[in-house]
Amino acid sequence: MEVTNPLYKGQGIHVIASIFTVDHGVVKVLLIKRRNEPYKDKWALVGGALYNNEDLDAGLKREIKEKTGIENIPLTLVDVHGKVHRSPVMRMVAVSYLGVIDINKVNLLKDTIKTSNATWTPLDEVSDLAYDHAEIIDSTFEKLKHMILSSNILANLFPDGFTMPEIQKTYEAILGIKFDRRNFRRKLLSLDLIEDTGETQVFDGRKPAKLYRFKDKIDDINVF
Amino acid sequence: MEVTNPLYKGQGIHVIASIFTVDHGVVKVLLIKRRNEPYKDKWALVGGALYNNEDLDAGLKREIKEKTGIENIPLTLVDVHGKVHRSPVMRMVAVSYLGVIDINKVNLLKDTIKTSNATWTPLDEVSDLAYDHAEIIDSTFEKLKHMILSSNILANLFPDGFTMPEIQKTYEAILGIKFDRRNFRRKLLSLDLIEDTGETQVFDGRKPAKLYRFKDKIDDINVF
DNA sequence: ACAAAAGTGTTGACTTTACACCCATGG
DNA sequence: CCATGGGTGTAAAGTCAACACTTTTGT
Repeated sequence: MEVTNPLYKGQGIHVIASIFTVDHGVVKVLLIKRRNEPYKDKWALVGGALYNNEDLDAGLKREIKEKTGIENIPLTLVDVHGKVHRSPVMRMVAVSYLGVIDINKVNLLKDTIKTSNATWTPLDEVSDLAYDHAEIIDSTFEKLKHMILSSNILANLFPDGFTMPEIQKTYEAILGIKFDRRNFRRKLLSLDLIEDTGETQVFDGRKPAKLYRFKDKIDDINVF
Repeated sequence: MEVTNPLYKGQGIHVIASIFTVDHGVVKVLLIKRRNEPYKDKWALVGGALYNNEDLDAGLKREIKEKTGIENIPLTLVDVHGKVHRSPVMRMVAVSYLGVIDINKVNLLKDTIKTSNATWTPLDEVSDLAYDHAEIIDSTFEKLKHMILSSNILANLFPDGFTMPEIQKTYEAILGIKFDRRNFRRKLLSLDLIEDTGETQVFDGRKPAKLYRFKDKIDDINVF
């Protein structure tokens, strides 16, 4: 079969990743600077056009690796952005994903053929992005806020485990709320997302704190 | 600018709607029978290929109207399905949506140029669908289960309001759980999704029951 | 008056919140 | 041996689940 209707021609798919980290209590998102048109010299999220012979997640991983050097990062589907004129070149529908990574465990490629200056940018300093990437970051960050309460998405931010005071700072940074130290511990444990490693580690104080890790599998809980 | 790389050619977007109803305590999904290749004579979800000059929601509404006659139905983005060979014709990425409608408030077109037999099919009788539509129904129905607890998505199932016993049956059908009548009422009211209309209506018993409706806007609630 | 189903109230069990208190360590 | 921050305990307030009771209607 062949497709002839011109209304079906000239369409493509963008795969786009909002990759977040929390660095000393500040939420940051990974941006790159574009070297080419369209939006030359603008900041943008990591991503690009999908090849017609690769799956969505394969294309996304290829783009992330090409433009930042990052590999092996779990990604979650978040949203789709498809306004007719969101790309000036041709009709592109963007599929957006969410990822989280430990800023210290990754060596960013500073420059590639198509991009330069891969940079962790604090969320409140993000401005003037290419395409509709500002919108995409917004919806992805909202998704992150929800997901940290019901999934192990932060596991990749703490590949070697974490202490309670440490993870509390992270939750506070992402949600923008302060918690009571003692009740936070109980709440997080009750969510059934983490487990005790049996080890301890010094974080901020002098007394070594228990080391926890996120569980591999998280079960859904029922609201009713 | 022109796109020349063959890896970017021959791609398209499907927009697909899983439209649910609850009919006498049975959850049903709207299926149509395909008249043309590919998947001729197979049952399928409502949807089709997006034109390159229309927004996603416009294309979806056009497809729904063309193939079923249904108009003015709110739709929520659910998922994206993009395996390379999910369509035998060309590379198609499917964007899937969720909708709910009152079976009594709609006149289905039984036959169109491309389809025939638009039919409400009970969920447990669905089998042997075109494309990856079985998978799409699964993920969409899961989304529905979650959404009825935190949104007004069922509003369209009860355009004229509903009584407590009536909506309880609906929740029980969708979630597959029975509830205590008295606690269900309190729970649903506490979710802050519905409001009293001041009217009453006879449902099953003799005593007229209070008539409620879903609120127009629902605010997010915080888990912490 | 009675049956049937809607609507309200109550009690005990469990959770959550807001704290006080104890513990381990480095200086 | 004390300052600092981690870890545990507890009482009051709030929420939830199970069930009894009251109200409204048609026959």
